[in-house]
Amino acid sequence: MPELPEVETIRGQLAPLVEGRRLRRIEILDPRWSRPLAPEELAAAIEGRRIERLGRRGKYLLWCLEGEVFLAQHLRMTGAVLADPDPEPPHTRVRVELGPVRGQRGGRRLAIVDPRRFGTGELLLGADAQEAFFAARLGLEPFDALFTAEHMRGLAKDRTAPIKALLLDQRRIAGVGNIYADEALFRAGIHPLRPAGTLTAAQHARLREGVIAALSAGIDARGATIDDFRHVDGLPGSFQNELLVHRREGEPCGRCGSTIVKMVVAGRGTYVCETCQLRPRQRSLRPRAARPDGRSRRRPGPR
DNA sequence: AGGTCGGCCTGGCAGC
DNA sequence: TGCTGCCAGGCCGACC
Repeated sequence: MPELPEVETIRGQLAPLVEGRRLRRIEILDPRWSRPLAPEELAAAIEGRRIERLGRRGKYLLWCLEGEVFLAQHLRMTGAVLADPDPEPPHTRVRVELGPVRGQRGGRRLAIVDPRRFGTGELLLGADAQEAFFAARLGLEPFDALFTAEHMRGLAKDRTAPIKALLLDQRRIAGVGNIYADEALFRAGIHPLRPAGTLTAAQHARLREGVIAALSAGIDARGATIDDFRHVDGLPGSFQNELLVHRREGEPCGRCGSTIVKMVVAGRGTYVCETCQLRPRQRSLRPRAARPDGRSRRRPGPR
């Protein structure tokens, strides 16, 4: 399922293939994709425009067209963009024809494929509309310089929901999905059920580093192909081979050897090493009384 | 207002 | 073997 590293991989591969070309024709075969606009309405608004830049915001692929017209594409669970596919792949929802690069010959075709049909393309007219669209939906990118441990602490303050729910909330942190949330929490040694508001400053710092490390590793491996994610040329990513806990139920933890368990957190399948990521104690929101001897109560464990 | 849950959707697979 | 039914989950809207 495309998360930040997968979308960034697609963007990086697709940008040199499409930037500078004219969007000659777009054929939306599944009207759900362009909703609430009818396929013809969306096509009429973007056909004929030059693609100035292909960007990314969180898990959105952002097509920046001439005249300040934007298409915010979301791949959701099973979407992919394939360049010059032959033959046309199954589950093709949108066909795109691109014109030649200036001064050269030869167009290009794209196919947006999406077995589960959750993917969408939204038309945004003008830079203001584009900014408002993302401001309403996305928090800071983890690679943003402003995304500090202190910033995370502010997001988590007084919140009782599990820390994993916070990582998955795109309005607070943009781009982290189920895979990378599990990987980041494992790297930080924090249990996904831990109420977000109870993390210490040091744990926020570790979690920030864990998020960035997991996403960076994902980008370096050109994404994780678990079900349907494909590169622009149809090949899979390799990050699925480097996962430390996600989808590794029953396997030994690479750090301590304990068996990785699966549970449901925030409605998502969640993988945890409960030795490296200690389960939170009940009522941990309440500050604990100091022990008479003044010593820490922290149990010995990893890190 | 924060938190949780169901609906959207379909391929794949467990279980009978 | 073939059928049924459940599971996966990003996001949104409904509800408590």
